[in-house]
Amino acid sequence: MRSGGVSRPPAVSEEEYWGQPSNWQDSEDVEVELLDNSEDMKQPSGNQILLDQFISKQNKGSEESSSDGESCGRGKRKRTARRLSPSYQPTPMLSAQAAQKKGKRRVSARERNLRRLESNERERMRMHSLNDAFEQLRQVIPHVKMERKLSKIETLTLAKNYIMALTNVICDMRGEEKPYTFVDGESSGENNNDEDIEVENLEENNNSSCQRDLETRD
DNA sequence: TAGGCCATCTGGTCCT
DNA sequence: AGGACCAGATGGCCTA
Repeated sequence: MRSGGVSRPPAVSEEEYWGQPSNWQDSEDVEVELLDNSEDMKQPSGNQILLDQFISKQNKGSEESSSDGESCGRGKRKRTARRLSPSYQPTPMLSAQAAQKKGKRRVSARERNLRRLESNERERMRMHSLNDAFEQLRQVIPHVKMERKLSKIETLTLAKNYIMALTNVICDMRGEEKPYTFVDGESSGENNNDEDIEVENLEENNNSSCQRDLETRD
């Protein structure tokens, strides 16, 4: 049960995303009141209401141009209301920042939309670079050949093991005591769930693979 | 069909 | 002030 197929959905254009032409609210400036969240923390239900109000406000525009507000094809996701978990608690702002941001400020809806899209783009690029780094890490980790590529958690776990194995080798060469031990069925952590067990199995294969790799490089 | 993995969006916070 | 970073939410794809 692994390796979910992932294709990067194309970035959604402003018009597609908001279900309106990009200048749909050009003439309407929205007065945004920046709230001190520390007050809201005392009333989580009130926060939920604020959020719902914001979401429904945002959705108004797209609902008019589309009867189906829920699902859609991959890569063209429409904005849907986010359901918050019961445990959701907004993070309180630091008092200094809250004080600084307190008060009203006029921000055009167009400007907000634009900033959000730009922010999304930056976040996308950031995640892509992070994934590139993961890919580079995968390429330098010796592991049992598999049809599927290593998942992120596997990559990190195996990288950690590889570092530990290398450290052991270095210490061994110096005649020092090996700082790490690899015990069968138990890999340096308190892993208990199924996912971790699967990673452990991978690790077991990988540990011997690491050792062989290190020995041949000597 | 359930569960795992992932990309993306989003809003809050931190940092420069 | 604006960008980077982070974590939660959501939904799509894939496999057992």
